Amino acid sequence: MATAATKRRSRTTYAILGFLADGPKSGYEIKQDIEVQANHFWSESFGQIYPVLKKLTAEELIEKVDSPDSGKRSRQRYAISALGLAELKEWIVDPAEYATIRSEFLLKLFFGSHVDLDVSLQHLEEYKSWHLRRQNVYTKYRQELAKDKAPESPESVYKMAVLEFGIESTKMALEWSQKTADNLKATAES
Amino acid sequence: MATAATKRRSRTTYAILGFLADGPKSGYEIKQDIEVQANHFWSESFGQIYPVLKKLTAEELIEKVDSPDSGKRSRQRYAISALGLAELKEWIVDPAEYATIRSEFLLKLFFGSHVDLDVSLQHLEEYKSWHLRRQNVYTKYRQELAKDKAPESPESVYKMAVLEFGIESTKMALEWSQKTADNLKATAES
DNA sequence: GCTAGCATGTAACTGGTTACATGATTCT
DNA sequence: AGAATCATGTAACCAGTTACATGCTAGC
Repeated sequence: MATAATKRRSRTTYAILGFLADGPKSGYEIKQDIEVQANHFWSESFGQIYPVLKKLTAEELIEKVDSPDSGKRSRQRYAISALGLAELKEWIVDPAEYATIRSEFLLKLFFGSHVDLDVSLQHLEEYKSWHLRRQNVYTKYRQELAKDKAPESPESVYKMAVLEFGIESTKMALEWSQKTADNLKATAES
Repeated sequence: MATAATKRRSRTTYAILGFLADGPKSGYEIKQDIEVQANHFWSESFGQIYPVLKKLTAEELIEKVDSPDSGKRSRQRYAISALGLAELKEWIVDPAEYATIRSEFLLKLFFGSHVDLDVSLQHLEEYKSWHLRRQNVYTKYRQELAKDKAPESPESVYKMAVLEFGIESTKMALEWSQKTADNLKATAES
């Protein structure tokens, strides 16, 4: 098993490999990292993480490390292997697939003519507060990225770029929500 | 079966009911409508549409209409029933669920430090052209919405609002892509 | 000693996609 | 006649979520 196998793996696999490339982690820590750093564009459930961790260990893309973590809770950390890193890189290079998003919120708004105006306005309000909450998370994480580590480290630059995407998204979403709510109200009055 | 049953149905169900609320359609036509009108926030596959259509007929939320469609290809149209409309409305009123998006593109960019700068620039290029293609679709559909029907009809207003979201999204995405590409290049040079 | 949270794991389910099979109709 | 595309349908598969089960550790 010298060269990296090229069969397609689940995206969970690559997400895990990617986060392990930052350093050894347990399944639990991977989940936390994803929630903090990647909340706006990725998610994983434990039911997915643990089995994949097991499988990747068997295939030697990652390996258990005995944490000199004396006294801590029982947890098992994994480190990415050279083979794993090679597969991760291969995957990153591959063109990304653009899965169509399914936004329940937009679907409901789309069908808004069948219900009272208030319903759609309410949906828009919830949507706005959802994005406002996210804005807070972003600003917090941005500060961390800016000072905690070397701000010009190669990883930080990429992570910052993706974070920037989240920030711009919320900004756009908030502006659009406001505009749309105003529009709907105006149309109803006439 | 007088009152609308309240058990949760798949989102495909409601998407179908919603599009049928615009008028009787076949499974094939529903798919087309979704692709034209809802491309940026929804999608359905035939493998999902036809079985649901069957199930909804059995439950009397929709009913077969014998199309006076003489000479046309063999196709079966369905119309939404009063019961179906009631369930649709119930669902629209319910708070929307915000499923976390999973963007393979953003994940790859996030891990960009592990590969050559060119790889990420290439991903950004593809991302840009993907959004440019969408922009064309949007402008076309916008014109249709504006002239084809009464532009101030209640449905058009909601559909326009959602389309506007798509337009703003692509705009934001294109600006961010450009900025990010420039940033990455600048950081690499220093 | 008890509770809350840390941590791992598995089994069952489900929503949805892909691939396949089939036939009708229209156009050339 | 043959190709393209319209149109419906099903079976197999799969990725991912939910719910459940378990046990450890830290703090009260």
